[in-house]
Amino acid sequence: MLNETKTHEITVDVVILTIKNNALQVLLVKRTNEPFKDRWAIPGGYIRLSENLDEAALRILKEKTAVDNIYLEQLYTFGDPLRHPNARVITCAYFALVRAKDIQIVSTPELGWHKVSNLPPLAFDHKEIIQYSLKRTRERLEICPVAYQLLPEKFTLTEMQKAYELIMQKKLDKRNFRKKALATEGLVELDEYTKSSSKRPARLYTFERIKLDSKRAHFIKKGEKE
Amino acid sequence: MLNETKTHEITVDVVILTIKNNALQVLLVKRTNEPFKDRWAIPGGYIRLSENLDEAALRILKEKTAVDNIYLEQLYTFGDPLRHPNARVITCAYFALVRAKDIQIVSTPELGWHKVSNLPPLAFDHKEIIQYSLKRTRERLEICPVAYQLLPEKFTLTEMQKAYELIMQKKLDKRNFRKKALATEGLVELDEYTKSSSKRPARLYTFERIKLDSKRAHFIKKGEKE
DNA sequence: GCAAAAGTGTTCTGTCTACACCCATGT
DNA sequence: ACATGGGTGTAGACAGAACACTTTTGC
Repeated sequence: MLNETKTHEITVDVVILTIKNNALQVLLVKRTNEPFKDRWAIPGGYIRLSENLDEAALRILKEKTAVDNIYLEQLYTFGDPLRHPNARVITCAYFALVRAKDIQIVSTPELGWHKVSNLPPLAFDHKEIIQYSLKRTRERLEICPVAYQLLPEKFTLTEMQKAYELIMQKKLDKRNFRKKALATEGLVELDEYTKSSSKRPARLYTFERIKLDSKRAHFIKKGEKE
Repeated sequence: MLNETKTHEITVDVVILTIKNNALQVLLVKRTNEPFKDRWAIPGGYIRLSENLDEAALRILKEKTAVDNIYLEQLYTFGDPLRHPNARVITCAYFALVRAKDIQIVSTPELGWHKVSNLPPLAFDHKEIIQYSLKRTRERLEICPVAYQLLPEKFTLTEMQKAYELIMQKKLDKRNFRKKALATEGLVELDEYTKSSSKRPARLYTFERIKLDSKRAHFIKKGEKE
């Protein structure tokens, strides 16, 4: 039985989500090796001996995006024996919410954003992993305003509502949304307005950086102390 | 860097919870080997090449309890480099809710139930894992009636309320609880009553076996279709 | 008849939903 | 002056919280 375990490998994969061009998008790399050579995949890598899993995920994220101050949460560990065609690789999947603007895509040739609503064929079980990250993001959004992680530093309520609608995959009522948004702890009304737009200026808001349970990247529900 | 990954090992550990003697209890094994020889630990083991993670968890559960038809859910993957003192072992933790009555404890010498409110010193990071499993169980209970997994086939509402109170760690209002319980989908009122008790007989209820998302052991919220 | 657990409704409060019009600006 | 997105409030439905007394049985 010990023998049986000898060939297990474990990796960390990171689903990196952003909002860009009015769509929810995920960062994919094109594989350069077999298996699934030339297919798109979510970024991943091995875990260094000195790292815990969060640190490995963060390193992988930074290798691709040079981004800082992001929402990163362990998603699920996928270990189907057949998920990798010719090895036994178990992957601990994470997901990250990043601001498109903050990002300079670091890496090189075959790295790009893809709309989650129109994914190319993916390597391994990466489609399933992405689908699950979307589900989890929706669950989080019902509890706490993670979406601010996808928005620029200063944003209008309409932009915030758009982000919610993209994630929740449904239209929201403007008045109800604004009422709830304004009641959100951490949302700060600024004395600034958009100008560039060619219509009535919109008030800008920002978010106080919210504390989150560093170990589990688990947001504190409104009113909860923990 | 490949070298760095050579010594990673991955295990599956299972937090097995039950209600017994009016307390929430967890099944622990006494370790027979170093490190942490003679300390209590949650049951765990390696993953066989033919198994996915759920199957490995189920096998470990059955090795200890010969139990069937349980609630089993992946909890979190713990991978701190220092969690194992002299190796790099990453563990994918599961938790299970079982009926104390259904269980014949299979294994042998050093295996036993321990109240979660009064745990002995534990090996590795197993205390943290148990704490997190309790938190997750509470979160689940807020969404769906997982507690029936801890109750006997037929139970009174008072027994059900006791189970909730043990998990949620707080007193609940009897009338509010019963109102909500009776509205729970899947709860079936029987035409049977307790007799043994030396007081007024209580009506018995049972639960239709609820469908659950087999892949993620994620309960369907009331009203949700999925 | 009394001790002990079973059983039962109403009021209040806060939250979610549905819904339509005026406002400020650029052109 | 008009087109465009920004901004605003109210009424009804529903869910959760607080709260106390009557009923049925064994002894």
